[in-house]
Amino acid sequence: MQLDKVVNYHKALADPTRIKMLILLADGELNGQVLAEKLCVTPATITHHAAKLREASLINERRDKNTIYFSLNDYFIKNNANATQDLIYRSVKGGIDMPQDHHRRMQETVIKNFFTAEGKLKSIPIQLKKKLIVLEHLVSNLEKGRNYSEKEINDFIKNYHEDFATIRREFIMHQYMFRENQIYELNPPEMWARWETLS
Amino acid sequence: MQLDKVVNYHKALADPTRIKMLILLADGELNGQVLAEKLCVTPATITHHAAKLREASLINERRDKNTIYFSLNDYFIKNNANATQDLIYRSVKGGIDMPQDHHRRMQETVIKNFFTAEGKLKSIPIQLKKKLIVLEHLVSNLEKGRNYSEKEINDFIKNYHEDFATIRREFIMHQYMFRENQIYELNPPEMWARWETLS
DNA sequence: TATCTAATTTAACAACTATCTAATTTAACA
DNA sequence: TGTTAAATTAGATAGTTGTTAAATTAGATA
Repeated sequence: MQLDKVVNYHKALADPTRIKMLILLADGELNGQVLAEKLCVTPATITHHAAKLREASLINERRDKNTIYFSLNDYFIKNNANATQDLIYRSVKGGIDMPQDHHRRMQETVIKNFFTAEGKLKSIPIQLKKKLIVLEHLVSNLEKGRNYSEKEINDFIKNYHEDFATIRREFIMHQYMFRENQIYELNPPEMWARWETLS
Repeated sequence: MQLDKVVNYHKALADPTRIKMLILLADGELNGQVLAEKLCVTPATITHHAAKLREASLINERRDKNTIYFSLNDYFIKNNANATQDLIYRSVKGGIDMPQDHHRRMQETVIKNFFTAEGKLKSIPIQLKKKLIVLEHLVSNLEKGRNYSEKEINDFIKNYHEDFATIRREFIMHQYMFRENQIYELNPPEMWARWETLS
């Protein structure tokens, strides 16, 4: 049932501390201690809230040494808001199928099929449409405006799939990122390849 | 602080029973008893949840004889979702002012200034832009596709302002509604007058 | 390998929430 | 006025949530 997902999304956002965490993370990744200090709570509280945000897929975590860095999962934050509207108004629209809705449903299906419950990428889709959805899903977890070294990009991709070389190449090929003397950076979404504009 | 408003909005939606209430209400207004039966809870529970939804401005209530009919407040359901995104990403956007954002902020200001905390309309704006925002805010609480008698329209408007005759005329004049032998009905939003398209 | 230190996680608890039953209120109508 | 049909309130309980103090983990260092 889709209802639980929507409820969990709202539960995750139904607390001022968690909203503040997201606001802070919108500026870039931060670890637990820093978050705790900025929000005037103990690190334990951050752990607690981070767990809730992670359950709702609103943040990602990256481990470096024994520090865990949190960052926003833009994709889910944006899409769950729409999911709420869809859920409430679905019956009213009476089966009329907006193009965006269709695309969103397609995205959901592809992501559900190609990612494990833990968020790992099972395999790289062959079909272009599906591949683009997967790639967009991945880059949505990168920060815009930030510079990444090649190693950082590889490590990031390895969180999802072992074949980082192929995926990194796809990032560039489909204009999700650009590379300038060893430094990688996200392109603005207008430049991304999207299947809507392809067919 | 805007934060509390956003948190309350999400608290209101962070419960399965309340979401189900909204889904049912999206099909049209219902009274407490009917909601209780459809959701397999007692009327007391409905009262409890209705209070939370009302506090978050997600539903409206209309009294007829001694039964109270609940209906969706489309306007707030849609706008609060956007408010969440704005709140989280505001700092990242770094002051860049999308046209939609500007309009949304304008709407917020006008509604805050012209409506009381209880949702009553203090006065009808003279300036066209503001008047249209107020009118749109009002009709957003009418159901699309439903036929209203003149008395129903008057009663509806009287919930907000005593001068129902003027406001009813404005509804027609600016194409929010149309009238056909005594029956009023909402026009599709594409037909509504909007200040963006006016200047 | 043993120890120190800086990070996260666990466990406990107080505060809050959803739901029910039972009692009360409100408003229409006979 | 008394009856009825709706909503609300009050009180109780089981379950959930936000916070912290204490415990635990995992690098770093000697």
